[in-house]
Amino acid sequence: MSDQKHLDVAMLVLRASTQVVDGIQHGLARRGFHDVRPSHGFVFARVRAGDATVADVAGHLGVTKQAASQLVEHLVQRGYLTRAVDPRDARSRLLALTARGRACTRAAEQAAAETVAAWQGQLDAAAMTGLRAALQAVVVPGRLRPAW
Amino acid sequence: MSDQKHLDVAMLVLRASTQVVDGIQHGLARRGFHDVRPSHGFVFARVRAGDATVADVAGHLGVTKQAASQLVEHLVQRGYLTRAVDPRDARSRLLALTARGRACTRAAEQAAAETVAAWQGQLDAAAMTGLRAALQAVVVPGRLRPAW
DNA sequence: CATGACAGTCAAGTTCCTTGACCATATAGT
DNA sequence: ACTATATGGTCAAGGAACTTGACTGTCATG
Repeated sequence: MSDQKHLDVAMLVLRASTQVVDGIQHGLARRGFHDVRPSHGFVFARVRAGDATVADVAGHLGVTKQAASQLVEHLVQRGYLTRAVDPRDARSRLLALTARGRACTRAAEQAAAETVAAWQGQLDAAAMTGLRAALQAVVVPGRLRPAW
Repeated sequence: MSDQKHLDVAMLVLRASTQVVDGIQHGLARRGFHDVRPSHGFVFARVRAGDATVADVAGHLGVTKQAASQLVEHLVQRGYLTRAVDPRDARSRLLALTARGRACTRAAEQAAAETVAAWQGQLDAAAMTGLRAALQAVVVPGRLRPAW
């Protein structure tokens, strides 16, 4: 395939991600969550996976642990997260979602799903399945948040 | 398709865009361009399209014209862009790429194409074509840069 | 039990973007 | 032609999010 077409794909991926991010933010705002940013969503994603610490979150987002600590503090203060002592390590604090945190996570997931569901109008079922499979094949595990 | 699969697609798009952005940044650095950020790339994209002003750039990026002005100033000072008088409007300044600006644009495009080209190892030609077609179908014109 | 590694926080500084004010020029209304 | 309003751009100040550096407390290794 030509460089030009590869470049097209790159730009399309960027535009698509803009739509996803904006769709999530708009959906969250519509559901009453006005005090969370996309970075916080990535914190939620890690915390929901279980056994999360500030250092885990930092690695997951690709930021310093100080920055991660600030994001967590923001979410704790607003009632989305709790910090509990780690029975196995007194230095560490285990992060967990509160009821509100779970509600926000669900809302973000619904908003994300809605955004993609809207694409079904332009895409038949086979194409949507193909899109998912293609992305799954090329995406590698790693930092979730780009450095821009 | 289920909400879960839609959510998968949303997250995959985000991860793919991270790979694209990181790939471009890394490719630019490898080619000796250390003083441009992704936002500047979006400025280049608008300027290359022709007849660009600071206000155009601001609309294109979804930021204030003050922020756009600062990005442009950054690129002018480093020799990537020139500001010329607009023969049709004395208030306005027309932005244009210098030779270095064109070189940087080409480098960014090559880096983006390379990143996507690497995906060919995990994707056959039909799947790559399908990916491009699917993205093209769902992407709508609009702001290029997400608000995160 | 001493030394080094690690979890987390505090403090200060930087960067990027915002709001608000302003000037110069263009456009529309009368 | 003259005033009013809108627009292009910049300057200045403030804020939000991140960084680096220093520090405390705890774990792990010899």
